[in-house]
Amino acid sequence: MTRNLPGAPAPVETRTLRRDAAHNRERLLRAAWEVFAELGLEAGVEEIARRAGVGMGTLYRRFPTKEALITALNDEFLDDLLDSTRRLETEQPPGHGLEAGLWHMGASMSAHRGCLSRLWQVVPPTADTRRAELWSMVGSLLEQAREAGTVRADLTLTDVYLCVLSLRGLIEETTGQAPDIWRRFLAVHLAGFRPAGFCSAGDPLPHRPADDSLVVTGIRPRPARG
Amino acid sequence: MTRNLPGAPAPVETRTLRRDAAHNRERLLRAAWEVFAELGLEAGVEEIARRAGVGMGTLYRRFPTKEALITALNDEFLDDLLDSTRRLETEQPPGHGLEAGLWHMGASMSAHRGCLSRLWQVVPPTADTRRAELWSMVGSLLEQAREAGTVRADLTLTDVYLCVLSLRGLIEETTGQAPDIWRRFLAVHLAGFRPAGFCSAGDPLPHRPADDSLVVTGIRPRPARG
Amino acid sequence: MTRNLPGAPAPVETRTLRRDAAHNRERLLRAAWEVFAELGLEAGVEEIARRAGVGMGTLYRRFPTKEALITALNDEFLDDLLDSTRRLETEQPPGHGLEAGLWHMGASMSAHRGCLSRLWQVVPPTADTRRAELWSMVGSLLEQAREAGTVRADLTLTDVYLCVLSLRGLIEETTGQAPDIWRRFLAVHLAGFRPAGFCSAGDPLPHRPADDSLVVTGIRPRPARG
Amino acid sequence: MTRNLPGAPAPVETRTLRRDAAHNRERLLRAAWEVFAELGLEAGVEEIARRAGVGMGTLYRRFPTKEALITALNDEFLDDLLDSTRRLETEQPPGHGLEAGLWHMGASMSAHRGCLSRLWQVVPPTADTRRAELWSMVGSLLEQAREAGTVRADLTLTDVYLCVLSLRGLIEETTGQAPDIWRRFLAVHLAGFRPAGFCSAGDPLPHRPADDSLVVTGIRPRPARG
DNA sequence: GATGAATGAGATTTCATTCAT
DNA sequence: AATGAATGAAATCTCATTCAT
Repeated sequence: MTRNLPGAPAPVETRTLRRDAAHNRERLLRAAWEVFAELGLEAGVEEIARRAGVGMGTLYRRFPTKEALITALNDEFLDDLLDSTRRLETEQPPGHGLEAGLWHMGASMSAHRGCLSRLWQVVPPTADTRRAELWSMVGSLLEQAREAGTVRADLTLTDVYLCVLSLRGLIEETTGQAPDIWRRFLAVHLAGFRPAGFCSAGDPLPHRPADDSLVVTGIRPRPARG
Repeated sequence: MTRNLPGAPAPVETRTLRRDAAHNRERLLRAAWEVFAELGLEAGVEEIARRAGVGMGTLYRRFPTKEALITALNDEFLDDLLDSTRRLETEQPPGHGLEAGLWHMGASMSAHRGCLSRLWQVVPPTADTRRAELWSMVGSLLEQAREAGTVRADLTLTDVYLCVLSLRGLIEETTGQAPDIWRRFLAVHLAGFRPAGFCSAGDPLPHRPADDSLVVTGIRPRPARG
Repeated sequence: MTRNLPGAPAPVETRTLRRDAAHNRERLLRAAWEVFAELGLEAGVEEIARRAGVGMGTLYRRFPTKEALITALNDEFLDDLLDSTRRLETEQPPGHGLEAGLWHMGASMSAHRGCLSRLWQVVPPTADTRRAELWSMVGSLLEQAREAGTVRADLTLTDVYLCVLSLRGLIEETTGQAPDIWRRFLAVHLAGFRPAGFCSAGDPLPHRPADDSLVVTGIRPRPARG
Repeated sequence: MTRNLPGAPAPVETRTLRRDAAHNRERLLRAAWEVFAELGLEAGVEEIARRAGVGMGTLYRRFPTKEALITALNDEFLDDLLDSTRRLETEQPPGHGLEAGLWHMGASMSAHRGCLSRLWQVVPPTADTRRAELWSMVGSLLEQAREAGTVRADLTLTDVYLCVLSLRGLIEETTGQAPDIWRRFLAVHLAGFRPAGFCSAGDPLPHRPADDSLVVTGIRPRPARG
């Protein structure tokens, strides 16, 4: 209906409308991120709409379901992660990309606490594409690491996946109280990845916690609504 | 249920009543374990009462809150764990108690999937005692392991705690689809605990997964209620 | 759980509880009847709960869906109709039961305007039993009438059904403004049922309207909410 | 759609615009007819705009209210009916115009199932003119029939109106499953119109249904959206 | 003490209508 | 004049908790 003839400049109005919609979508996603990080996934969607400064109808025009909103958050996260991991792939010395990638994933997840519960879940085929690409990239990094001898020869992609999965849960639990403690965890786990004779295996683990107070304190539950 | 026939003497069955009460408590806990494992923590309390064969009032007489019920589940779990870990402490060759303890914790948590979300959280003082005792025991095991040289010298109790915490999340996510995959994860992580030259560090990791299908499949969300 | 031994008297408490619940159910049905009659089926269920003096939860405990409530109204209506029609069957002179039954149906429906939209629809098997029984009774009445020669020999049960169906719609439309006009309609239609030579076919039609103002006025729409 | 190039002279296309507008109005009415027939009057207006290929704003520019759209449908229907009935008036042998007119009304309504719920209701004065004219014509036909003795002498215009009104409801209910069953109903009702000794009163009723399955099957509810 | 019906605040979702572009 | 995104009130439905019996 508003199709452009070839060669004609893209219509400004259409883009403007879409820009508005995209703007609202952005605000909704940002608000959702905020709210979920503060109150957990049980937070009401109304609060999200309120903080985004839009009506409920707008929220539900963009995301037909609360689930859809959460999925969109995770999709966005996955998109970003995919982009940054792609860049990372080429920048690392051979054999060190895997570890760099895992540190990067940890940092990314840490910056998005509260929205990650659907992460790594089975999703409709379209989203699976990104997931598959990401893990295919990680697979390459693992292969390179194995060839370079920086990780054990019998380390599998599943091992890396389990590492990320446990990291996700750990971050969701601890970020509120000890935002960087996941680093210590990952350092230990990566040590488990390395072959016996690998030089750095005997190095002191980084990110040593100042004390063991977390063990005593435990993890405080996220505040629930109402 | 314990209605008296008219004219019968007043029941002298305080002990019996208490036994009944304890019985109901047991049934409620068992039902809660079942329901949470099947439907997740969002399951309605009515379903639990139904499966326990008691009314809602009884449930709320025993547990003033849904939270209290969940806490009771975790307390019970903690009690069991404390008992079994105490026994374990004395049965292991010196320096190997820590790993044995972690394998044991993993198995215990795996057997209680669905109820563990409040585990290791800050709880009222009474429960804290057990928690403190447990981690004090684990602290001893860690000390022994350090002394025996079976773990790195710079390994802290926090590291062990993080290991257990991540294990808990991993088990909650994966037990439905891959009930034993946590073992592989723990094997890797324990490798990270060991010092560089420790004999078994170069051994092949146990619990190798048959393939990497989990990476592709991902974790399916727990089914929600109707 | 409160099962009685055979021969034991029925427990009073259970009945009392049930009486309460039944009481509320009654009030809900009465309120629903009122509200639907006043505002139409689009009325909100909250108003029904309010008028019944119960909370929303109670309404939804009794009727899991608004649809279920409407169905219950129609079921109740059908039950009553079945009972009264059964009585009627034996009280009429042979050959006149069909007409009496139709006048009775008209009056019943007229007394329940606003709730009848699901009437005569396909419903779950349990309710179908009543429906089937009713129409089987009507079938007998039709047969008797045919035998007595009070209706045309080629009149089918479908014809009677269509009469009732159209009557339902007519009543829903007109009861508000002209509560008895359906009688005139039915008188005409029953004249159409009769054989050519039947004595009363030439009698003047009863229920003659005073004027034709309804044709000019038309049917006013039922007031909508909000 | 009709955007002007910058600098181009102001468009001299008032007629064109009006033609466009009329075109859109047509498409909206056609789409509304379709959608209401499929989904009932509760269908969302968005679906109508979508099928008409126009935006919501256009729909609301043409019809300030959903009600107005429905009224427009009924007006259009009334216009058509008025035209065709005018033609019919002159073509029938004297005394038979009334029945012919009713058959024609039935067929017209049957062809417009889904849009007829506001039909014959009180409407703004403009439409009332048509309504009044139509019923005045029907009044003449009734008068002629009475004079010709093809209907009872005591038959009123209200009787005809009730016939049409009940026919409307019947058609709305049954057209989906038994598109022509209304004919049987009308045949019976017209028999009720006729005087006792009128020749055709003893003829077998036409449109006899093959069986009484509709009584057992009942009327299935129209599928709801979403 | 046990029961399970009642509660009602709050969650998600829909949709006729408005309005910025 | 056309578009379709935004609106927000209101609808249906849920569920942890209370309370009459």
